[in-house]
Amino acid sequence: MIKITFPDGSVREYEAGITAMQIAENISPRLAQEVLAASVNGETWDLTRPIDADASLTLLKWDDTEGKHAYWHSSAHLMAEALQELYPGIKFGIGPAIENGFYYDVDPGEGVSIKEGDFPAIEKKMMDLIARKENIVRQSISKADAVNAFAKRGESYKVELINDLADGTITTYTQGNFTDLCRGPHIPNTSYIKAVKVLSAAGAYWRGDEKRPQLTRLYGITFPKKKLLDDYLILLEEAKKRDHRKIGKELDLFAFSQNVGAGLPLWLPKGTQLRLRLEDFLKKIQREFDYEQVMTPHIGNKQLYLISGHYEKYGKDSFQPIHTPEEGEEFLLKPMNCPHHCEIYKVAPRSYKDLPLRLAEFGTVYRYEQSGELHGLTRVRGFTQDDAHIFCTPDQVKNEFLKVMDIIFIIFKALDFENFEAQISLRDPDDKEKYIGSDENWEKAQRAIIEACEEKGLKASVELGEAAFYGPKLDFMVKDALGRRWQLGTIQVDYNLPERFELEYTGADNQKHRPVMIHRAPFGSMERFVAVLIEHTAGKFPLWLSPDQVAILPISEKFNDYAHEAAKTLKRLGIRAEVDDRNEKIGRKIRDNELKRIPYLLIVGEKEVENKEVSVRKRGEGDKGSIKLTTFAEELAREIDEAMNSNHQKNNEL
RNA sequence: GCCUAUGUAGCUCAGUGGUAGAGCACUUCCUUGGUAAGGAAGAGGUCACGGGUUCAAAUCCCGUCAUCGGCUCCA
Repeated sequence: MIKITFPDGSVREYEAGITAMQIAENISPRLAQEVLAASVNGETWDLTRPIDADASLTLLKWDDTEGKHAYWHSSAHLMAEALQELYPGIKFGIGPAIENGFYYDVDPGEGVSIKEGDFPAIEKKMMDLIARKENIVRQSISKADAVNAFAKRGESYKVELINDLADGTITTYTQGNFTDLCRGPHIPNTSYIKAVKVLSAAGAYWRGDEKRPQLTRLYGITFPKKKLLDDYLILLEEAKKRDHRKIGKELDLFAFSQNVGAGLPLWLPKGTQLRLRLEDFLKKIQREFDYEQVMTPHIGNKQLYLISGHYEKYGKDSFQPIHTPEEGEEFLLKPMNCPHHCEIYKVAPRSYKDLPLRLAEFGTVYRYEQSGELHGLTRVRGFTQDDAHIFCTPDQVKNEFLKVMDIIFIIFKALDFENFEAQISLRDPDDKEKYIGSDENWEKAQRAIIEACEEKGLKASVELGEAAFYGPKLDFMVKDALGRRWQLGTIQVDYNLPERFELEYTGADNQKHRPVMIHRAPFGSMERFVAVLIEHTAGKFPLWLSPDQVAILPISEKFNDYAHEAAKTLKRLGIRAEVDDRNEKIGRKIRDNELKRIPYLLIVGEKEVENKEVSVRKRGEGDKGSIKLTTFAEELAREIDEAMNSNHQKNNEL
């Protein structure tokens, strides 16, 4: 007999060799129906794998991330099984579960391609296979046998994977005629899968290496209920409506022109208002944190970038040097602001009493990103960083770090921007040669970052080997409407540039010392930040376009809630606002064509301020029946100030 | 840069070799307390760009550019 401990602490005894599935059946038939995988001593297992010793057990269902992952991982195998039947000779790469669904990298063979038009056939085949109710069977296999078996099938990618694995750890999973190299875990039977959708096809390099062959990556998702799939597809559609590119166009915030060039955004009047509003907000905060604003040119002599080392990094892959009538004279569009700021530091001899010196600039930089990388405002070739460089002594690094974090928190809070992730990037301890700077300074800086996060109660993931060669960093990541992660704020410690520019300060000991430099950009870039801000606030947060214009952004099924909320806000300001009742008739399901006709809830213009009456419109230019809402914008400014102040107080308490 | 897809009116899109279209938006006029309204007329397109095939190309072929979804890269 073995003892099984459940999450609630209760312990039951079972025969050795019992499976998690049998335990679930023993508890209740309904549980047995819902359970997908099991966590045994913290490791995710197949339900059908025998448990031979005492263990703690958690039964994983759809609502558990691990349960979903097993489900989707099996779904990836199911898709592979379908592909194997539809495309004889197809070779498989890897096929993992991901945050939303799964993908499989495949090589369909010379001259064969799998396209969007082929998806319905794949989906149908998957459904046919599901109907066979095949068990998914785990098997341990020796390395030699595995290599043999997969080589015989011509699965060159799998053979390569196997060769990287240790003998004795190799398992395969089989359902029907399909056997895959796989660590698992999997659900017991393909019949658990009820609804399937192949979402998209894309090229993906084998093992992420652009020098290796490109496979076809097929993305898909599956659900245990048809309704869940429908809901998910609706969710995707809704998310697309919040796309900043769509909203930017609809609200005339920004535009692109082929004549100006790809990836070079044009900020339209309303978009500029929004951006300036954000810049002013940050400038105000920075004044309070003793930053000094500076301005530097958009170009710099090539020599500057030879010193900084950026020419080596960006030189031939970016915008090429600008030549002048003077022979041999070359200038570069600046790919970053740091070298200019280093030159500002060098303008005068510095004392330890001058530090920390905080130089801030909304600096526009230009980088020639690969054409396929451009993406709305989130990835462009000319963008403005809300940049600043803090020059300080090694001992001041931690405190400065804390202060920068304060600024980032103030901003995120003021903008109702709470679902961010933080990542600490440290150097690879096994490969210290790669990095510049003394061991002592690295240790000090890395410790400073970690401690700063702890002090602020910030949960951050720690990534070894992700640091820049010149120093460790802390990045803030936010997801867009479709769940793609974008890096926004960043704080980076740098030992390299002070070295290269031979920056110095005179210490209390009357000796020359090298300062440490901290790069930081709370927004990251104005372009990316505005993009993500739009997607986050669409439909729930008023976006101030100008002092006298407010738009509440595109509406989803929550149309009514937003409308009523807007009305409430207006009422609070002493303005009568009414929500058009016909919205109620539209109800929860607004059809696509109806949504197209409701780009946004209301825009208020300048007239009829006096009678302070507004009817909340679904659309319109606001030349009749609209009001001036200066007070509304002021209210927002006040809210931001309040957020700042309350945060300030908290910091002072610390 | 690579793989897939797309590019037609201000917007959303139809149009598979034979006279460039629809809805919304726009302009003028009319009607109307059934109002995210109805009617009449109008304006608006080198069908992304450049070659080619053809009697004839938005449509077929090649190239370029841009955009979408990914990969690599990155704020």
